[in-house]
Amino acid sequence: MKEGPNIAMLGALIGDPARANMLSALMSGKALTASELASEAGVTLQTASSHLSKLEAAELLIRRKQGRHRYFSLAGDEIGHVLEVMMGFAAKHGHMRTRTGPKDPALRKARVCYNHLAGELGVTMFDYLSSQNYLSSVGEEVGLTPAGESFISSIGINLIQMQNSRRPLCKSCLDWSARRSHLAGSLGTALLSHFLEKQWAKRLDNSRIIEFSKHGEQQFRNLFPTPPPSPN
Amino acid sequence: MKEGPNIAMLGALIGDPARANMLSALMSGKALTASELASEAGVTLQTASSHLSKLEAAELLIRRKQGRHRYFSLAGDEIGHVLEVMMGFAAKHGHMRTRTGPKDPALRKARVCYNHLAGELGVTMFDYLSSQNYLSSVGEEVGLTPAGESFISSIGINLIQMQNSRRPLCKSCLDWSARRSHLAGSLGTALLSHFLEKQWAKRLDNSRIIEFSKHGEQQFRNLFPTPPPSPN
DNA sequence: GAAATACTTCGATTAACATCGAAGTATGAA
DNA sequence: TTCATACTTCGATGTTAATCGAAGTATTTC
Repeated sequence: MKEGPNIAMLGALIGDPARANMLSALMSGKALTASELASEAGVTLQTASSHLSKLEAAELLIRRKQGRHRYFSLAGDEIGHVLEVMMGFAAKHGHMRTRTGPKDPALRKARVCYNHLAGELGVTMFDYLSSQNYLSSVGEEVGLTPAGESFISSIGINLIQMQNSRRPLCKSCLDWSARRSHLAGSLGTALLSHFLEKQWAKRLDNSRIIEFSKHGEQQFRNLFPTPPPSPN
Repeated sequence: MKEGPNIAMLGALIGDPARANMLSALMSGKALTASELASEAGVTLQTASSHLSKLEAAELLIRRKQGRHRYFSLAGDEIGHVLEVMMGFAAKHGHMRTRTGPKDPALRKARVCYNHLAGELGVTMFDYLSSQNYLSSVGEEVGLTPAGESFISSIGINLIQMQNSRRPLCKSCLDWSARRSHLAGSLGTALLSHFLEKQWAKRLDNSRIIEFSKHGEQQFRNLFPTPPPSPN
């Protein structure tokens, strides 16, 4: 009946605990092997393989072959976004005993949303860039203004090679903790990589938390001050 | 293992075809009875009842008793948002043969997103309001500026009673067709009701499509012109 | 070439749950 | 009171699919 809401299939795919664990693990942005995902999900390799095939068939995941390993990663930002929204809902909503762990405040502060920075610090950065008119986020798809381009370049990020990529440079991504935007797209990814390279922050293992060092956070807040000074 | 991603339960809840159909039907924003939802999903009343209990227990739905009827509706904007994002993904993604019907362009143009206006026209409205500085959408949660308040009042919408409600007045909601924002919250709801009351548009049955009449669309575009004139 | 690693495919088992008939409750109508 | 409508609860059935052991393929190491 009706031209079926395939939302059901999508839900069913995400709805299995093993698959949900795998997808969550991949939200870190890293590519993981089948074995790693199996242990992450707490199932045997055979079972994992079966799940991964389904996820790949549905184009939620992509599989890269490298030597005798298969590396899996999310098929794109869109699924990352779907998962982020669902996680946000499930978490916010006491829902089904989400038993918010001790690490939760850290998660709200800074986390990886697929492959870019989300959480309070992500929002802070986005706000600052907007307030300085580095982003043309008014209605239209988010873009970098000329002033924004030189700002980004001054940080030491190479824009030129990114602009040649097929991936959109900037995208906004709605945060669940507060209903505010943070920066996704290839620029968002590049900025996160930049912070990690500069050792301002590091990824906690098996978690989406980004832990800023004391020094790193200071540098970060220095670069993206809040409250922002009036632009001039 | 791990403090379980309850995203799995959420996915499983949405992942059953019958439940997905019911939830989709409720995206129209209307409250529906158990019988209506049963026929919508193509199952018997008993089966529907079982599903509805589960959805209520998970707090995705609320149940209102009225005479011998039970009216069900989505428990809030958040689930609406989750569903919208998932539908967007499933649809955009050729995914599992979503066989985009002939009505699809209409859906992209104007549809109801739980209870407010989404699609191209929704984005147009949001853009116009932003460009006129009626919305203070910079970073912070979206709010109405004083100029915005008088604009809304001039349309003939009573703001005062809305401001007393516990529901947020304005919220932005990310659109899936284009990655752009449209207006949710109680103001978003009120605006949609306003258009329907004025007969500028009507809801198509069993669909999320909002069909604007020729006259109605003209009025709408008159009120929210695009491209927007420079604000002065 | 042999053995180990990394993974996939096959097949059988099992558990979960969607489904509906039948019977029960509550509300409204005659 | 009686009947009808709207729905819920219970119980039985059947289907689906998650799981893992066993065996197979591919790749690297020795």
